[in-house]
Amino acid sequence: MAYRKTPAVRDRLDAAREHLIERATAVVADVGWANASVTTVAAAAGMSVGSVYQHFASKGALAVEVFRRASGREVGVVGEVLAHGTGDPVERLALGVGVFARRALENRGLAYALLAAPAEPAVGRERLEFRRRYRALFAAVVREGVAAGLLPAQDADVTAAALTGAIGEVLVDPLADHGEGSADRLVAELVAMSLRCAGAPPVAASPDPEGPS
Amino acid sequence: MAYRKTPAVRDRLDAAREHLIERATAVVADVGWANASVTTVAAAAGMSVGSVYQHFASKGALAVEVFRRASGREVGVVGEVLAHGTGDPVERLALGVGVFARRALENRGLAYALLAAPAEPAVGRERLEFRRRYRALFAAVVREGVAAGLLPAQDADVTAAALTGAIGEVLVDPLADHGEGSADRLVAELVAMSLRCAGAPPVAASPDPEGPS
DNA sequence: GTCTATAGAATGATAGAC
DNA sequence: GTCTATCATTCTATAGAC
Repeated sequence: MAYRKTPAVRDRLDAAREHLIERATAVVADVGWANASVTTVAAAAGMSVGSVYQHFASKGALAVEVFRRASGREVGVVGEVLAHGTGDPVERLALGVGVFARRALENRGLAYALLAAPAEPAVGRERLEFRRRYRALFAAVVREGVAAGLLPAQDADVTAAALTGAIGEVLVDPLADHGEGSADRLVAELVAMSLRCAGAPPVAASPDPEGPS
Repeated sequence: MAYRKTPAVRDRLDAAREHLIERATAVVADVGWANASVTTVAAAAGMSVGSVYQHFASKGALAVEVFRRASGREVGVVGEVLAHGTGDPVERLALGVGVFARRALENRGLAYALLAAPAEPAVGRERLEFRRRYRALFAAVVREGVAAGLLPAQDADVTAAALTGAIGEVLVDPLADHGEGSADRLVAELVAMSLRCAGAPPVAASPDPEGPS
C-alpha cells in the first residue's frame, strides 16, 4: 500500500513499454518467433529480463502484443487504400493488393511472422482475427464492385476469404526463401491473380504488353 | 542384453500405437488441439496416461504424428484426383477443388484442425509442409492446363499457392461457425472461384442458370 | 529370473475462479 | 490477490513376456 504512481512515473513506464514492444517487433522480424527468446528481446531493448516481466506477465503476452501492433498497422494501411483510396472499387482492390504485397516484401521477416510462421497458440488466435479483418475489408470492396457492375455477381464473403488466403499463401514462400529482384514481377502477378479471382475483366498489364494466348 | 522383442510383442505394440493415433485423431477432430489433453486421449484410446508415453516421447510428438497421418490422407486423395483423375486439366482442377472442399465439410473438426486451428509450433511446421504439398499438386495441374492451351499464360507456382490459400481460408469460417445445408452452394462457389483464379473461361453453372449482371 | 509395458498416483507448472 | 482445478510429465509398483 501507500504507494501511488505519479504521472511522471506512469509516463516513464509507458515509454519503456512502448520501446520494448518496438524492439521486440524488430527481433521477431529478424529471427522469428522461435528464436526470439526473452533474453534476446531484453538485450535488444536495453533492459534486463526481469524488467521485461515488469511489463508483461509472460513471454506469450508480449508476443501477442507485438502481433497486435504489427498486424493492426498492416491492416490499417491496406484498409485505408481499399476503403478510402482513389478510383473505382476494382482499381482500389488492385491498389490494395499491391500495397499488401509490397509491404510484405519490404519487411519479409515481419510479414512471415504475421502470416505463416509457426507460433504458440495464443499468437495463432490473433492470426485468425488478423485474417478476419482482411476478409472484412476485401468483402466490402468486392461488394462495392458488384454493386457498381464492375464485377460479376458472386458471394463477396467467399471471394474476400479467397483473396486473403491467396495473397497470404503466395507471399509465404518468397518471404521465407529466395526472391530478390523479382519482387515487382511477383506483385504484378499477384494483382493480376486477385483481379481474376474477383472476376474483373483482364486488363492489359502496364509494363509488360504481352497479349495472353 | 538377453531380451529381444518377439514378433508377437512388436505387433501388439504397433497395433496399440496405431490405435492410439486413430483415437487421438478422432479426439482432435472432436474437441480441437487445445482441448485434446493427454488424459482425454488416453481415455479415448482405452489406455493409461503412462502408456501413451510408452509410444510417444511427448504430447507434441503425438500431435505431430496425428497431423501427419491425417494431412497425408487428405493430400493423397486430392492429389489422386488432380494428377490421375479423368478429364482435361481444368476439369481435374474443378474436381480436385470439389473433393478438397467436400471432404473438409464432411469432417469439419479435422479440417479445421489441419488448416487453421491454433496449435503448438511443431504442428505449425507440419502445416507449412502440408500446404507446400498442395501447392505442388495444384502447380502441376495448372502447368498442364497452360500447356494444353486451356488456361492463359501465368506463373503456375503463384496460382497454385493462391489456390491453396484461397481454398483453405474460404473453408475456415464455415468449418468453425455455422454452415449446414449450404455446403453444396459453398462448394460450387469455391470451384467457380478457383477456376476464375486460374483464368479458366467461365462455364455456365449447372444447377443455377442465372445470367450474370 | 530378468527385463518391459502398464496403470495410476505424485509432482510441478499454469490458468481461471473467486 | 489467493485458491483451486487441470495440465503435461515423471515416478513407482505390478503384471506379464521372455
